[in-house]
Amino acid sequence: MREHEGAPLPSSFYLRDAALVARDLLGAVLQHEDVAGTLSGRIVETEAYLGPHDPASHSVVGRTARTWHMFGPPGTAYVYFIYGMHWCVNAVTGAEGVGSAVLIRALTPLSGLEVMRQRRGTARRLSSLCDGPGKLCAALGITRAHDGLLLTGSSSLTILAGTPVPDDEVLIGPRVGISKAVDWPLRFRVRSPHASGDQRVTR
DNA sequence: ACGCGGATGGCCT
DNA sequence: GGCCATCCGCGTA
Repeated sequence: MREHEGAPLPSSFYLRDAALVARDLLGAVLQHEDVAGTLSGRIVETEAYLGPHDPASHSVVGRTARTWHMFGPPGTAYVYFIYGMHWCVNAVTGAEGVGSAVLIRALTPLSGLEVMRQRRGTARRLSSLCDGPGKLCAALGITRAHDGLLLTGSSSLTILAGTPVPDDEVLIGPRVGISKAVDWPLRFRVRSPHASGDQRVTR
């Protein structure tokens, strides 16, 4: 069941403003070639982090060991550890050295549902497998091992072109979970994911 | 349906 | 020492 897979999105896709990339990543497919099999999902929620001038961005602190790959070339995976328990994955945008990225916040599961369910615990609804940045990394097995990999097709973690989402299906609002620049409208989500059973992307 | 707080660890002041 | 780009379970309604 990989009917939505296309070619990997190229570096040029990411070499743009983070807000544009965040908008256009809706509908694309995040795919991990895991030892347990191919795990993938359609991106239905993203947030843009613009760079050191964005008070909510990790890149405000400059290029430290943690934020190192956020300053990498466009199309790099920036994976960080948060709250002592969770991993979150970003796609780096803009030119190398800029420090902007798009956080992937939710997926509609496409492939590898059994493995995802095992990793996310028993008796969970399909819609709760990947509806959060920490949840989707747990489901797809994304960890520090993926920090700095290229998402453009040369590694086990790739973003593939998918079904484009028309403007009237895109909701834009403030980012969540932050304490600075709380009203900047940089969160993008799909109003109605066409994969069945996935209401409630409201997070 | 909500709101709240505990878990848990790396990193910066 | 305190702050996190979070998640889950438990409380009250």
